[in-house]
Amino acid sequence: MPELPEVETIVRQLRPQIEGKTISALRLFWPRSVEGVPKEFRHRVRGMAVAAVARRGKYIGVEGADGTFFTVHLRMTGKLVMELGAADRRHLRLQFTFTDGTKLYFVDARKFGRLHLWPCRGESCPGLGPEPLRAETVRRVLKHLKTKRPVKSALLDQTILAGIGNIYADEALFLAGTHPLTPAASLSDGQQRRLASVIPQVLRQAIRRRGTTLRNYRTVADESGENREHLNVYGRAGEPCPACGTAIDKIRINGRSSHYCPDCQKMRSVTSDK
DNA sequence: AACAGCACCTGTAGGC
DNA sequence: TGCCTACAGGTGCTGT
Repeated sequence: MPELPEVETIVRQLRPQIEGKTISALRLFWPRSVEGVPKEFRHRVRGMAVAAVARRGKYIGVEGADGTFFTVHLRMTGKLVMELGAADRRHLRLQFTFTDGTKLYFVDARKFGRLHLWPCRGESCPGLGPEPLRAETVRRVLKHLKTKRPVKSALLDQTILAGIGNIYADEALFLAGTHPLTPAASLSDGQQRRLASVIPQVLRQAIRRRGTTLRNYRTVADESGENREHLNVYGRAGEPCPACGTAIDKIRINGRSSHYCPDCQKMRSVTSDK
């Protein structure tokens, strides 16, 4: 569910809530929410003094004063909340208790989310591409793409850029005027530039609105994000394009739905766009 | 290399 | 009301 802006929102809220606190106990209600051996996870995390909370791609990283490090990936429906609502009780998978008596709950209806003893921090995070929050970074990555796969698939590939998911990929491609099926390596200079400038904008704008809530996503304070009403194409199949009025189309690319305006996002050849 | 298909899971919306 | 199907913000695996 959550993409970079949602995870960033969660991290920003989580930080003041748990930094400086010490984990005194944890209860695991769905063992498979923990990657690896749950016993080892419990052993390492109990007693941990939380020194820092950070984000890398769609991962939340929690670092202890002694260097212990674990990540949380929320996948589709995971959330972290400080208060457990009545409706969330049945989806409670893991509960942290701090020495001051406060609690942090990991709630996950679909059970896809994972916690992992994994030192994924900063640039040293195996398997993840760079953060897409700066136009020059994105531009550099796009420039070196040699693959013919659809640009939409490339944007969703976390080893290329870390943090972009289905919503923001569609939104960025719309704003760049690029058809999602355009082969990644055939983007013209102009298209690369537009996409590179638009991706950080879309993500930062969403962060300012505390993310996009379609259904399950909630912040640590259990609020909805406010970005949904600002989406141009995602989830708007059949509705008029905000720019030209043409009906938004929805197709499937690599098993994921892709929303785009057939008029504003035409496939064009490299030569015609120079 | 890159795709499809499936697995992991549950909830919800829509058709009948 | 209930049954059935399709689909959902993600990722990882297998087979082709």
